[in-house]
Amino acid sequence: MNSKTILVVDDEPAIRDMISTALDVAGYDCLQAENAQQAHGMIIDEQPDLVLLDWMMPGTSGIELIRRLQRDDLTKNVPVIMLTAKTAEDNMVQGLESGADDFITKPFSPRALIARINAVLRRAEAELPQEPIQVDRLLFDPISHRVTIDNQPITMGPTEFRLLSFFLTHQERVYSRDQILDHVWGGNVYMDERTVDVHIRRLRKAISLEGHDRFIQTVRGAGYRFSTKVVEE
Amino acid sequence: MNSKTILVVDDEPAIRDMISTALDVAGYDCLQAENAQQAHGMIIDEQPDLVLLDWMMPGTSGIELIRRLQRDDLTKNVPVIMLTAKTAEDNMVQGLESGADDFITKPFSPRALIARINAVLRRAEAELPQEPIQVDRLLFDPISHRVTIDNQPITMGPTEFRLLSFFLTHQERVYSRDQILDHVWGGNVYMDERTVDVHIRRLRKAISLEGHDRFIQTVRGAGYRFSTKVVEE
DNA sequence: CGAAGTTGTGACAAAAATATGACAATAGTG
DNA sequence: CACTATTGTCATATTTTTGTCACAACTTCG
Repeated sequence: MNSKTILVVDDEPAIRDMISTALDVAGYDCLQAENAQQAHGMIIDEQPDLVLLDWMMPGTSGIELIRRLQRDDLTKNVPVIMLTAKTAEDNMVQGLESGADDFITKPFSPRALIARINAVLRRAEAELPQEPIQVDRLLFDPISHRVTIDNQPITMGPTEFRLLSFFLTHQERVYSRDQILDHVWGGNVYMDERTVDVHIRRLRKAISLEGHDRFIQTVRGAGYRFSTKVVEE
Repeated sequence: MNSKTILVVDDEPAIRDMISTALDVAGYDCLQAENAQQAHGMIIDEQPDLVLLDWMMPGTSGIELIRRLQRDDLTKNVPVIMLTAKTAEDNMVQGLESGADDFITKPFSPRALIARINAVLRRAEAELPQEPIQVDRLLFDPISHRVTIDNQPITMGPTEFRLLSFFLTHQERVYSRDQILDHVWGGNVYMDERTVDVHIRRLRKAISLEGHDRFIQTVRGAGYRFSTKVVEE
């Protein structure tokens, strides 16, 4: 597995080193930049898979950099995690609105940091599968963006489509509503967990011909699971 | 609310006292050990919820103790926070790799320490084993959140699931109803001990195909034990 | 054996979790 | 801009889980 490259942008060398070490342990490659200017160049040159960005920096602030990244086509899809010392909510909101994929408040543990990074990268990867997926009589075709059962086309909303896509690529495993929100809704969401229930319901309805949907199973107290293994009543 | 117990391992009494005071203020119970040897014994006897471990100690070093804890089934799940005076990179790497859940560099403020402890405990609480566990014909898979016997899926409530998870990760040892309440119900519960009996009953019923459950043994006057060793009548 | 203490068992009502349908706000579309 | 599809939230039904109790079964010990 070729390792991901992560760019750390912070003006304090000590913090950069600390993070660098943690990333190293976790098997990530690490680049460093000490200001937004430098960072911008490195993102274009090196195309890192993720940017860790300190919120408070002298000169151009973190949020400013994010805005610039958003405008720039070359860098539009780089996920960004903000590091921030403040916990004030408006900062979070600002940060998230401006396009950061996640944020983590200092001080943080290396573990927590790595966990966030993993989560965000996983999210970024959760793109559509490249190949059609067939389970039972259900055919999911990401190319034509279509779902059929026995060649009968199924209609569903975009959210249900992403949800199904997620489930198909993550079968046999339980995900909490939180995790599902993370993966399917794209991370920086403040949303009621119960929304997931409703969309599960809609998806179930959509992909269940003749009554039953055997695929999406409810795991009480834990979440949902997509499974092709038949559960007998 | 019954409080968590934390074991402080450091060779300097002054530091132990300082930490002890901080823990006290924060509402944690505190145990102390001055070397790795002593610590190991206390972990087994007292089952602390977390270990604060000084990196540099005369004799067996902190990292050595962590390694030992990892190997030992009885202590495998105790979270560890390393205290270290050094910020040198290799220390951190070693510490993290060896299985410490976090580390904090001296000198630290009591407040920072407590914050870390809270974070790690919160993390530890939610955690299930990551690997499937098989005993005999019983398979416990935390990933799919499934329990099967001979590939036959077993249904049980969330509490039974947690209870089974606890037993599987703490086999061959007797736990009182109190301790079981603590571990499975999540600590600060005020509940009738006899409730445990009922859930034991439910779990037994669930995981016993064809009559017998040989796993969960009653130890009269003491509690229950999960054991794979067959006890003949 | 009988008394006193522990543990097993089934029942049950309260509580918690999930399913479902409806609706207003929003985003897309032509 | 009007029109439709989609979405998130809520209120309400339905289902499952859970803690407790009453009583049965069992142990221990005199």
